[in-house]
Amino acid sequence: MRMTSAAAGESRREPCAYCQARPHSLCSAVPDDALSMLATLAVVRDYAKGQVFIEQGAAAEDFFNVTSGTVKLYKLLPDGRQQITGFAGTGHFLGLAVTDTYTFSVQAIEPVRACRFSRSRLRRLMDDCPQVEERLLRTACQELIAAQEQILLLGRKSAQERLATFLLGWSRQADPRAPPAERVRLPMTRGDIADHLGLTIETVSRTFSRFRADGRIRTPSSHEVVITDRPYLERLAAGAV
Amino acid sequence: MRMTSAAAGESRREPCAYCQARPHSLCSAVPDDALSMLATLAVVRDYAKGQVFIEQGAAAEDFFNVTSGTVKLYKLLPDGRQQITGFAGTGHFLGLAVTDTYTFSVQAIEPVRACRFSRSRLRRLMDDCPQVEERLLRTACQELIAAQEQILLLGRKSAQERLATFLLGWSRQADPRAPPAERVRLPMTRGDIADHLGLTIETVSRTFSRFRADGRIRTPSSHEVVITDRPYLERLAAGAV
DNA sequence: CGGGGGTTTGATACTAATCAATAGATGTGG
DNA sequence: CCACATCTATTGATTAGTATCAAACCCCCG
Repeated sequence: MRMTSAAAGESRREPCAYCQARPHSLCSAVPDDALSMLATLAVVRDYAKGQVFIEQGAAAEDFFNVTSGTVKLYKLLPDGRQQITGFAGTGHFLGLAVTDTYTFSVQAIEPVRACRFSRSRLRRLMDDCPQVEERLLRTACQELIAAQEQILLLGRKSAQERLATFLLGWSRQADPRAPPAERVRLPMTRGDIADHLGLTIETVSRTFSRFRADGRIRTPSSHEVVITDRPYLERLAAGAV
Repeated sequence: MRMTSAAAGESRREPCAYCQARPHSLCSAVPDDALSMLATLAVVRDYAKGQVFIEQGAAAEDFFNVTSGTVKLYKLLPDGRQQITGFAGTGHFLGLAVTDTYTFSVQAIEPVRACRFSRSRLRRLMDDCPQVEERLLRTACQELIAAQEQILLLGRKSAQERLATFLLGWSRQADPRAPPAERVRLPMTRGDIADHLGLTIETVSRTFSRFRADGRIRTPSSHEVVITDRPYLERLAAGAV
């Protein structure tokens, strides 16, 4: 109890210094001696599961940095078809692909905490810390690489190859440098996976069942997957014959 | 005759000042008084139709700026499946989505001229002209938006919607600010279009024929399209019911 | 003028979508 | 804490859209 309130007290004074998301985020480009400034630029906000906090077409006033939880980024067609362009977790910056209006929507798929910056404040941060601009450029290039990988997946891979690629990617998600985890937590629904992989719920579900029956994975619960035949999934994901 | 050789002479001394691609390219971020430096950083090179000058997986030593002609950017799967992530014409910068190796290949689909920069020289240019870095960031964000649009297309649009989107996009290609052209030149083959839209040659060809039969387009030659029912194609491309 | 890549069209096959029903998980209020 | 309502997931039967296989045609280039 005392610890908790003490930590909360600390975090009110120097929240960014203790932020567990900082090492993974844009904010790591801000030098320690500028951290107090960083804290004054951002507003911490919580979003409930299901809440939409960026809406495609709205004026792009704010940028966000996810500090905990997971969101989905998606685009909609007028008749309701949805395409999820990606999921974003701790440390992920939201607002690169932005003109004067947002070109995508963002919804929390589990409880989310995020730091909100106004456009002008981010500009100020970039002016004061050139490292931030450089970091943003590197981030944008990485996202571009990921987007092109997704384009390959959607354009040329089969349903099985798509799901294998997705599961392996998610098993590296936690820490790209660490050895990939065999136990993967999937915070999203089958429907979200389908809308990410350009498939339907039924096809995703059937492909899970197929992998399970063939001994490639186990599914202790519908949101947990254990990879039991990684080499096979790797071959599938790579598109090897 | 005299004009031509005079221009060629000029361009040897101050090539960048007279480059017709500069207004559309990264190089417009370089101030006039630094242009002579720019010219010493770049090497102009010509590539024949069909020539591959960036190969996926190779060490990323160089960046390019296309000054004339058209290239395709693509990724390959081991069994030969190809996905074209985009086409690039005059003014387009190649090398954003790059780690230490190229993550895609680039092939000239018609005769191409391009300026080649080494990685270290681009770094020097960025250090000397902060505007260049800013410009690169904006370019990267634009490409990211385009990539996400392509993800939506591949994940959720029908063959007809894909081709309509492609034709309309290409009709705005020449000059995004000008009124879109009704007559569109397509330098790529049906196979290239198929590999860009996640379809087969046959489906692309059939969809062209369908549009033609329905009076949406005319095709004076297989590489020229005249849009005769833009509103219909707009509705299709937007995914309207 | 001949050859070969590129394009079109037709017949058939197959993957994934759609329609439908049941079962399981999650969350809420009594 | 349990019962119910709702959302999510699975499985089956059928269909639709696009891929594949095949053949003819066109046109561009040498």
